[in-house]
Formats: sequence, structure tokens, C-alpha cells
Amino acid sequence: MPELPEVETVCRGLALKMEGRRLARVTQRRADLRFPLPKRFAERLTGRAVERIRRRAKYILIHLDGGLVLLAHLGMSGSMVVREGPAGPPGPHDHIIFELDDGHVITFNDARRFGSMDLVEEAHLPRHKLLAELGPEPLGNEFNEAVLSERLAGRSTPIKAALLDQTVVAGLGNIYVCEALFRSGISPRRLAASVAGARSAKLVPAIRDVLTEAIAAGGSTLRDYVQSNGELGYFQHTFRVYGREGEACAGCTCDVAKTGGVQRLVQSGRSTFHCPRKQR
DNA sequence: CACACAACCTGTCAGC
DNA sequence: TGCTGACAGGTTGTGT
Repeated sequence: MPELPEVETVCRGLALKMEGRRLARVTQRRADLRFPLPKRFAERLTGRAVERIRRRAKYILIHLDGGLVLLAHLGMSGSMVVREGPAGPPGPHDHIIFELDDGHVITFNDARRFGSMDLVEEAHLPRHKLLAELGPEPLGNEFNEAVLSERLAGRSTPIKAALLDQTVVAGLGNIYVCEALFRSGISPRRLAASVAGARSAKLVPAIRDVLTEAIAAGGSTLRDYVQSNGELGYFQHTFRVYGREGEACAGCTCDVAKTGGVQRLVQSGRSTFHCPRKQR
């Protein structure tokens, strides 16, 4: 479910409710998610104050007092829902329940259990297995045409697969890769190595723009609903190619009946949506 | 090393 | 209505 913009939205929602509060009670309802949860997981969290909440790629970092960090990933189906307490009976797939000292309740629900949680000493965070190899943040200053070009150089995989690789750039998922390639007019089949210079110069702003717009849409979701549940919010109505097989792509002037509109193909086992006329 | 692909687990939806 | 198969926004591990 969640790519970078959704995780960012969840982090902002959680920060609003959790920062400055204390974890009065933590309930762990199973021993593992994608990976085994750390020993004494709930006990180590209980009583801690939440100092700040940050995002790295698609990871949520909940910094607690004593230098402990709760590192969480929502996987495909995970969500964090904030509501007023008291905690009711847990629903199906409610795996972890955080009760705050002001009565708010945060529930981590994950049907597919591709999500994960770990506890990390803040000082060890940069060397954590899940974070150490991540590429640059696409919305950060360290991400630019030169950096992207260099990271794509010599790679013989399609640009679609390269952009999904979290070590190339961190936080993009299937949807936003499709959208960014469409916006920059680059075919998803093009070899990564050939996306340098002028093509990277178009791709970088396309990535930044689509993510920024999606976060803004998520922000509006945050305002309208108290929940931070990782849903795609209003932005899903703005997809230009994703999930639009056979339809006209945004701003399309060609005859869809004749051209077939947006095409769907499968690359490394995942759906790619693109416009073969606008993307080369 | 770089790449493709299966696997993880559950829910949903289209088609019969 | 019920069954089956395809598919789902992510990441890791294995095999070539």
C-alpha cells in the first residue's frame, strides 16, 4: 500500500498525536511480522516518551527517550490508525497496539504481514541492516541529475526496475515509478544506463514533483480525517497512467480506439503502466 | 556482481 | 452464491 508519500503522511499524522506523549501501554499480539519482533518488545517500549518521528525511505522512525528508536515498515498492507481511546477489542490483523498517556490509541494493522518492526539504538541506526544500503532521499538536496546519472551508469536493467531498487533512490514504489517515467517521457523498458544527461535531467524533477504533489494530497487527507492510515488519499484520482490500461493518458490527444491508450506490461513480475507514444 | 524470479501471507475482485 | 485464478502499493533470499 504505502510508498514514500503515504509513509510521509502517516509519519506526520503520528507525529501530531505522539510527539511529546508517553507510551502508557504497548500490546503485542503475535511474535512476528515479516521478521521476528525483538525480545521483550512491548516491555522495552512501555513507559518511554516519544521525542520525534521521522521518515527514511519507506521506514518510520519513532525516536524514544533513552536513545531507543522504533523502526517500522508498513509493507504492502500495513497501516497505523490513530483514534481516541480507550482501546476496544482488537480487530483481525491488529498486531501491535500503542496506548498513549493522553488516551489516544495507535493500532498497527497488517493483513499480509509484510511489514516489520525493530528496536534500534539511535547510534546504530545508520548501520542497521535495513537502512545501511538505502540510496538518497528523492526529495533531499543530495538527489540530483548528476547523482542519479552516476547511479544508473553501467546498469543493464530497465529503468523501471532500477528506480524500484531502493539502493538507487530510496522510497519509490511501483506507482510513482510509473508516474515519474510518464511525466519525463521515458519508456519503462529503456535501459537504465541510457538514462543519463538530458533524460536524468527530466527524470529528477518528475520524481520530485510527483512525490511532492502526492504528499500535498495526503496532507489534505490528514486535515480531513484524524486517522493516518496510509491510504493513497485523494492523489489516486490524479494518476496519469497507473491503473489506467486502455484509457487515455493525461492530456492525450490521440484516438484511444485506434492506439489502445495506456498499455500494461509486466517487468520483473510487477505491472508497469505506460504510454508508448509519449514515452520513448 | 548484477540481474530475474520466487517467496513471504492475506484479501479482493472478475469471471464462470 | 460459491469457486477459482489473477492480482495487489514491498522486500528478501536464491539461483543463474
